[in-house]
Amino acid sequence: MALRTLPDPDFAALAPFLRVKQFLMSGLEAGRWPAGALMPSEAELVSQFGVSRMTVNRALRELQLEGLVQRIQGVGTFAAALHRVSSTLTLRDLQEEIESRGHRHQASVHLSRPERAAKGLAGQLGLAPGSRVFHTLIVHREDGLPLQCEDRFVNPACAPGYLDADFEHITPTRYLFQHTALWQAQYTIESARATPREARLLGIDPAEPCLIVVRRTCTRDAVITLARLVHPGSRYHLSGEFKP
Amino acid sequence: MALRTLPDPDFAALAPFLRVKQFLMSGLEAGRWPAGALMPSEAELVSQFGVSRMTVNRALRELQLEGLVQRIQGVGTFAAALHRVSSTLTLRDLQEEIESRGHRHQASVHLSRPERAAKGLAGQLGLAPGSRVFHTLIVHREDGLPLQCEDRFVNPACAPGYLDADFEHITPTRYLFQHTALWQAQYTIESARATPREARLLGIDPAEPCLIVVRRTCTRDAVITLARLVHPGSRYHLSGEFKP
DNA sequence: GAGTGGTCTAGACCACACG
DNA sequence: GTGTGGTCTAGACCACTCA
Repeated sequence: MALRTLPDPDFAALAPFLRVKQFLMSGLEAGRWPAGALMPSEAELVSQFGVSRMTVNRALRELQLEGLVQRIQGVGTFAAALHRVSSTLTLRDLQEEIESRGHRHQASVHLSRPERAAKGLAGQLGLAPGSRVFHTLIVHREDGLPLQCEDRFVNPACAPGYLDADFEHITPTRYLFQHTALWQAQYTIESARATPREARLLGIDPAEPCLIVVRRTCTRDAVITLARLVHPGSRYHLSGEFKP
Repeated sequence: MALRTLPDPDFAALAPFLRVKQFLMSGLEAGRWPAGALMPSEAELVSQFGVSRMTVNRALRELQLEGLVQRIQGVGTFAAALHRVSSTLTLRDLQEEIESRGHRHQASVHLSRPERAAKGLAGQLGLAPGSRVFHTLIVHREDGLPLQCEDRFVNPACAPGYLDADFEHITPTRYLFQHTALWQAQYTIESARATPREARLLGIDPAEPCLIVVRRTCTRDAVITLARLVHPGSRYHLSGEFKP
């Protein structure tokens, strides 16, 4: 039987699986089960809360999916050893981000044409050297201040109409989301200098540190696009948060 | 009705909820349900797969948690509109990361002492100005090459024994994971120059672009620690991937 | 009222780990 | 063998939305 000394305002109103889940979460938060400690079994929680096993199972399964506990069949449930921390980093569409701040987004298109892919680029796009690719170079501004230089190659097979889009009013990111079946992407984030041309387009000193995101976006079978996004370090940073 | 209990490890003896889930995932991947489209109801899936409603419910609920579908009570289940893309960025413990590459991790402690917090720092830690805080400055090396300069302040109330740890053999990150009840954290990632002192400790040109992560880690009620992690841009980058 | 998802139950069979 | 988690069932009641 549970002690009644713990204050919990609308405890009774919550769904049973949520009551179990929150009981466990507060225990974890309070350090009642340090990392690696054995937590109550399903059977114990069943009798403690007077609910069915499916219900406590759901609570525990969700905690497991959220990374808060580790479950081992035949052994038990353990408080998660938070050795790796993963977080949700939002890489939003820049136009959306700027407009959500109530500022004005502008884009100037410095290049938009088909090209022949050199060997290295073709390899990264999964195409034969010399294949036709679409190339755009766009500078995005927030209230007039250059914020991102976007150098992008697109696989024509995935977005045949890409070059016809009006990139002063729709970002390539948004266009590709709407016209392709995005499946997954990889990216790297690094700090380096811009190329001289990028520095000129961004209006910065070539020595200024820049935050550079390189992103490769794929369908299940093919590479859609390869983008290099250069941001002046003094004007842009990424942020995020996580809960374990 | 087969009552045989012989396990057949090879074949499509997949759990029913996984069969339903994978059916839906491949349909989404193939574009069978474009973003926003109405997907089969639970009842339809029940009769189609010959499983109980709880089973298809679990499949759908997991897809919802993974952000692949949107469910509205009384209306139906819809293919998710992938408007914002969020990704899992792993910020691993540096020692673990280095060792997983098969390299040697070394740490040199350049500072480890209690201090009085100035006003700004105290504010960020949620303490009164002049409060005692722990301060460490540690350089981490991979096979001898400086990779990170870690400047960290710790709230003594959360980790009283912090300064007694041997930071040449356990990273502050790992120590704090083991000794505190981490609840959440915020971070920013930016590109900038190191301070002259950091540049000297890292053995780099002060003009070199650096990837700088500032992380604030909290329990539910208090700030545990504030860390500034400076990485030479030429030696370190972050990477990750996401699936929608 | 009909259809949808949200949730719970009481029991069941299984695979697994450990003593 | 005992205890653990992993999963499934067949039904049930509810809240919600929409016609």
